Amino acid sequence: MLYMEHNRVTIADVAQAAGVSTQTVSRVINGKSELSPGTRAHVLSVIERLGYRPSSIARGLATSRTHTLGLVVPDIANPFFPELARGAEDAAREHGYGVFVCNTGERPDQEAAALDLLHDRRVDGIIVSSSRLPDDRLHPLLARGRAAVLVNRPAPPAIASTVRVDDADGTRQAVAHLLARGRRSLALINGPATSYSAGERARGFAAALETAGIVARPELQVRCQPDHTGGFAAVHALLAAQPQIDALVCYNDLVAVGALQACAALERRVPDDVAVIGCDDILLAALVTPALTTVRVDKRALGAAALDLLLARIAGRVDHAARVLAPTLIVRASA
Amino acid sequence: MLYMEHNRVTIADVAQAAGVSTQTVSRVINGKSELSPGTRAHVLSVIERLGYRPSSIARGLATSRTHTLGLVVPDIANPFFPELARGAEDAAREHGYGVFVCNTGERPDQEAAALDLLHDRRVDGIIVSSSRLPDDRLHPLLARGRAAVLVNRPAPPAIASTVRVDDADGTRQAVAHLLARGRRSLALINGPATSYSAGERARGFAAALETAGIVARPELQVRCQPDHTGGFAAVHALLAAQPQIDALVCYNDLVAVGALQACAALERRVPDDVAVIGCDDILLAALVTPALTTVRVDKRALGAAALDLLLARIAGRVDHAARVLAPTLIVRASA
DNA sequence: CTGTTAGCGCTTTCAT
DNA sequence: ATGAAAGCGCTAACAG
Repeated sequence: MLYMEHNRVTIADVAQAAGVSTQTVSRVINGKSELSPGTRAHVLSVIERLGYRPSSIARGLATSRTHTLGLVVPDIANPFFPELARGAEDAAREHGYGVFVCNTGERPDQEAAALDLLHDRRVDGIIVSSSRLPDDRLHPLLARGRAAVLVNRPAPPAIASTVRVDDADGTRQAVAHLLARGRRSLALINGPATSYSAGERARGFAAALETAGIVARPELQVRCQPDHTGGFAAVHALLAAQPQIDALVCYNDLVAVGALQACAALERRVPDDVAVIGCDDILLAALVTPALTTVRVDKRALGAAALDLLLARIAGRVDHAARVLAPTLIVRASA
Repeated sequence: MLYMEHNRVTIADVAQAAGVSTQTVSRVINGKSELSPGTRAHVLSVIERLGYRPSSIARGLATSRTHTLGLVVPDIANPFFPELARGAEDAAREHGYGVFVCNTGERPDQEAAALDLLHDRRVDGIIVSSSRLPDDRLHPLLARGRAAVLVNRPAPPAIASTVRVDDADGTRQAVAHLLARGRRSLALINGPATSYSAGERARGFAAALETAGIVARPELQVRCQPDHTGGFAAVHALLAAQPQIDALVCYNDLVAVGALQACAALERRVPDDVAVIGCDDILLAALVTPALTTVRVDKRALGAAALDLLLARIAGRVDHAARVLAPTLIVRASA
């Protein structure tokens, strides 16, 4: 029969067919050295012939290592995260790891549920990006597991390693660029209050203004959902209330696109009347009109770095527990 | 101690602490009915107190059900797939399933490797979207597992259920729209030859032209990588060779964006000189300039439908083995 | 170099 | 309504 119902070939079947013990089979599939080349070759041929594939489940039970990781993101449909995921997944696969991807929909309870799901499956490690959970809920959930890495969020080394983009500096670069072009009434269209990055942006924004001797007015800082509808709504309302604004620094590129749409709706020209700067440099940023000036973040590198640190942690090395990637301002048409 | 090193609480610990057998504990976590309300409540309280969480790994070994699924996609960073993934993952989580996401990078060997990885982890079912593997390699790999669903690719019901978009019809709608607007020299910028959807597009394209009494010229059909760089290269070359072309039907929206860029580079105005139609209606489509006319596909619904069929298959129901979603032409500025 | 004996943490009979 | 024994497929720790 060409296709078998289920692959029920076990290590015992292989052992029997090869006339050796299960132990010997175990040794060849694990590449142990203490083996005669002859038996190794023979067992290998039997494995091949039977189409035997070791069960990770059984191995996991025996070794308490599942070679499986978890990646928790707010929304894989948000263009920032697929790149992150790709960077992490590619690196994971190179090392023989599979990765569970969980979406939280920006909801703290879903995030906790995702961490439970991953813990139940005994993943070897977890990457949590852009967590929306407060530390006192997040940390205990992570401490149950073997290893964790946080993306864009700090944590004590005992809990997790961290990878992040220097968002405060990115925002500083954006503000500096706008001020250099003569803009004077800058607004910050920021993300969720539960986002650490949002806090960093606010910090960098205030600091950059202060350096220039400008007082940051609180009414020029608003928060919104981190997508283009959120950006549209926030900017539409803000520009109506504060018509003097001549520049918008946005939480991410999607928000910036929403800002572009709001400007169009209000018949404000970009960049002549108001300049717009995004963040992340997703594909979209270069393709909208006007093309977005934005703070570029290497998302794949971020994912790969997270995976690096995670594997190091799993291996017991917690030395370089934090990594910070520098963002770069990409000047295009919108500012 | 607030944070334990590892959660090593087992069913035996709970049983001992509660003064019952592991069996009884097993019964309460599985919601079996043959239990006195008293012991159930008591065991539950002990579980709570100890922070016990059953190991899916151990359960998987015992039951050969892992409550885990696999999703194989060409590239999660391609905007079509995150939406699909979200649709599938949301539905999976509602049913208590976790999902492994694997990228193949459009490479057949990576796809096979992904299927191996999933099989090794004994997933209960697999969704493969846009497979690049020939049937004679794909089918045996799927037949090893308990259940499979293919997205945008047919399969015999014995191998997998299928969910797809009617791509031939989508292309037909696009062509009809262009012909109605007086376009006469239509080119098809198609995707990889290994893509089933690409075959359907070619079929729909030829059929629609034939219906209109136009002979399809083979030199007006080219293939490219399914992203904007592929679209740019293909269209740039094609328009140079065949300057009479007045309309481009593209494999997907990314290719269409590449086409837009190629037109700009060659100083051909869109839609005046050449009309461009995309496919999928990703976020980007509405936001580029000119906004893309495109064939909309409900990607989340596709993912959710795939998950539906997969769960049905896992449960042994193979009745409605195929589902076809109808695409809709969205007319915007580019055509 | 190779085989034997015990589990890993759960569920599944079968008893009681 | 509850417990005891056996086993899921594999590896670890010893033997030899």
